[in-house]
Amino acid sequence: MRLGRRFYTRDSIAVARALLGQTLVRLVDDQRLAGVIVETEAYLGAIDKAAHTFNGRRTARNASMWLGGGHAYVYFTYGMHYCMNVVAGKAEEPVAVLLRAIEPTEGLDFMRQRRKAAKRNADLCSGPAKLCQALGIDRQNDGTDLVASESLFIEKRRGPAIAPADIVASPRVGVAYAEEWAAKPLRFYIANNLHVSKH
DNA sequence: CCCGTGATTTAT
DNA sequence: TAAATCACGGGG
Repeated sequence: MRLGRRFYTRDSIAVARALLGQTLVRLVDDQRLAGVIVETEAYLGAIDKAAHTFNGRRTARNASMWLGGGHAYVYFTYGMHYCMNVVAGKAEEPVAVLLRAIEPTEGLDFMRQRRKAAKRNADLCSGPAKLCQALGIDRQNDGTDLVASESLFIEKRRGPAIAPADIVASPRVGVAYAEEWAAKPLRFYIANNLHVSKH
């Protein structure tokens, strides 16, 4: 059962927390690759100095941030890496959640082929660019509607939600430039999970 | 610790 | 047009 539009059309902190425990699914090259989302970061839009849309900045790169909840925002950085965000909120409200890590559950052999540097299972998807490499996510997936796509979507967790007591909040990674926004606890991860980045 | 790598953004 | 930046990852 896939997550519907209503799941995504909330503020990015609520979506970032609720995404923990859900399953990211990618169909590529006739393979089904999947993993449980274990680490996210919320980006709060025009007010957030760490966000690509700070001050309402709207460019060709970040255009999909305005498509509304449930779309993908995939960007290229450092000359070699892709990162995937899940857009939250309503259309014309540029807020999103960065997917920082998943615990791989399906298609590990195929992920390993794409992730040549990974030695252990915990190295496969334990970072925002690692999970994109493992799942074959790139700029072609930018703007994808996760509610409708056949090749990239998120399935609802079966069983109980992650308990609030098992969700750790900490400062976001790699945003030291963002002044007072750098220290805000907008990174969320599942406590004691081995597939979280920098554990 | 340092470096690759190049699109994107920002300043001139 | 040019320069600086970068929501990262891998290797020492």
